[in-house]
Amino acid sequence: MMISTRGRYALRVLLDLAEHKGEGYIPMKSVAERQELSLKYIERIMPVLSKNKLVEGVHGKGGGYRLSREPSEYIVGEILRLTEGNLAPVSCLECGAKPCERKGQCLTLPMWTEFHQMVNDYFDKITLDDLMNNKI
Amino acid sequence: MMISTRGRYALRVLLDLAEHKGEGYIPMKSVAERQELSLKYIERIMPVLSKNKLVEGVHGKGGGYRLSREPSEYIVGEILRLTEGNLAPVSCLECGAKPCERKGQCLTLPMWTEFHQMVNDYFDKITLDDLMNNKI
DNA sequence: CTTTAACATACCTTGTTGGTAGGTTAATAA
DNA sequence: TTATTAACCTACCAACAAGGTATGTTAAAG
Repeated sequence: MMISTRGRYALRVLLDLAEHKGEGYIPMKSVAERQELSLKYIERIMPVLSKNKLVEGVHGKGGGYRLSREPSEYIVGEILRLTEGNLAPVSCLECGAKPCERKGQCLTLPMWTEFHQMVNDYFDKITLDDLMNNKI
Repeated sequence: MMISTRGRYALRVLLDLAEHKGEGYIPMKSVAERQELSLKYIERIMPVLSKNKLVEGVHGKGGGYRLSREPSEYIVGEILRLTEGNLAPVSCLECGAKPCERKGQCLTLPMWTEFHQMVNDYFDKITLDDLMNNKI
């Protein structure tokens, strides 16, 4: 019942980029120092954000990453689903999962389904901008 | 972001016991067969429920487990916290955790805190009786 | 005194998490 | 053109948790 460091670190990096918006490309080295995270670990998390167009990265001197949208256009749920893979509380609710044998007789499935919905709804109502401005 | 089998199996065993309420002590062998779970694995989960007075177990022939209260008096949140250990989404919210260094400057902590509260509230409003009678 | 079933302990396999190491590619600046 | 910087890629690894199995011991009934 935990959110792993992948999702949490991704959020913190994106928040850091949001706070340095307008300063061009930000090297991960400086983010790692400010956030006290391992540079190498950040480097393993960023490609998925880049491939999904959440950030734009450029190589070489003067390079780094920058946000590709406004902070208010980043949904926390989207970021977590990308980095965590999924927010399903039980495996039978994961996208693409084969239906459970006991689906018909399972007394707990409706609860997990409603819970899953609630979790997604919660994180889908929060944006990076909300977090930055303590709106939560 | 998953509820492990420990918590889910515990719920299913308790629901099975609830369905056989009034039939005395129910051997785990029969529960394992009905629920298609490993008997040995169930046997490793039950002692924690027994020690916390959720069930009463008696040894030997004619023994087994039975509920110690009415199904409507079992809170799902209580069962999950017992078997999962904790429902905290991030380690800094676990009970007994040392306060995080970055607590003051952490932009995401308020979100995790509110989320944690929401999760507990959700499961604390559901009882075994609700699950049995599809009230959810 | 045998059977049954809870309870205890030890072990094991598999997968995930949270990294590190080392190198390659691309861009800029000197 | 070459050195530097920084993204990006691949492989590896240690620690831990999940999800069991195996092998008992203890307690109660018959």
